Amino acid sequence: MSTAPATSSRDLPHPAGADIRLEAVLHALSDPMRLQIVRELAAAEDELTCSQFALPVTKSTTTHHFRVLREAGVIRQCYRGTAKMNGLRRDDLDDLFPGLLDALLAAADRQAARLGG
Amino acid sequence: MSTAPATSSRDLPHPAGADIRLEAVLHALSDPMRLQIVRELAAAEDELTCSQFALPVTKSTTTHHFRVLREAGVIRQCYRGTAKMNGLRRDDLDDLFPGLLDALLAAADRQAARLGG
DNA sequence: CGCTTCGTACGATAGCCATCGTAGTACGCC
DNA sequence: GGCGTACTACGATGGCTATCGTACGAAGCG
Repeated sequence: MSTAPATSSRDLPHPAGADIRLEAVLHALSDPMRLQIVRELAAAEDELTCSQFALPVTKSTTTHHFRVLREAGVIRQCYRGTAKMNGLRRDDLDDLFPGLLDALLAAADRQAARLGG
Repeated sequence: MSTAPATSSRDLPHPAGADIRLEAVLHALSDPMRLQIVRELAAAEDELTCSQFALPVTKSTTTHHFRVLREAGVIRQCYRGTAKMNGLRRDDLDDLFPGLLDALLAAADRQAARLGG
């Protein structure tokens, strides 16, 4: 009876592209944990489940960080079975702020190379 | 007797270029008030005194925001008489994170154009 | 149906932070 | 020296937030 798609029934609130605020994006990325998540997502070129990230925090905290990223408009989330898939909102971000995401990722890579070896 | 330069005697602590952290920069810019300060500084192409900014907060709070920006390595401050001059650390930031500052400023301009006019 | 896996919700806690007001310091000028 | 200007320091306060633990819900699998 329902018209729900086959992938899932639970749906998650995302801000519309026009509602994404630069300050919120910057705040989301100003946390080391979340910056790391975004870097891994960008490197993956594909969607990843929450549990594929080996973060040094509990699952509760991980959920919190993913929600902050989603509500800031940085990532898109959807359920697929028991797993929750995460993907960068590259298209929306590039549309709103051309070049910003690439510059941020490049800066993060550069800093990681400089500090991490 | 002293070897102090003519401009001032009070000196302010700035992080060295190598100590500037991306997360701190993003955190500094994630506050609307501070983002506004940086935008005005970038537009000015010159140093500005603290009192040239018409921010809707008290002077105490203004001082606080300028300090956060300075300690994050975003701006450089020095005294000139009673005035405190503020300038973007464009060279250091471009050296550490090429293209990042321009992308951030462009994103802020774009959002201002989209929302404010 | 039970079991497991994955993730959420909720409450608690501790720390940070934006803001203010007041009192004070440094400098230039008369 | 005395005055005004520009900014600071300090304490207070209310709000946000990163973190945790425990209890719960949803989907798949036997």
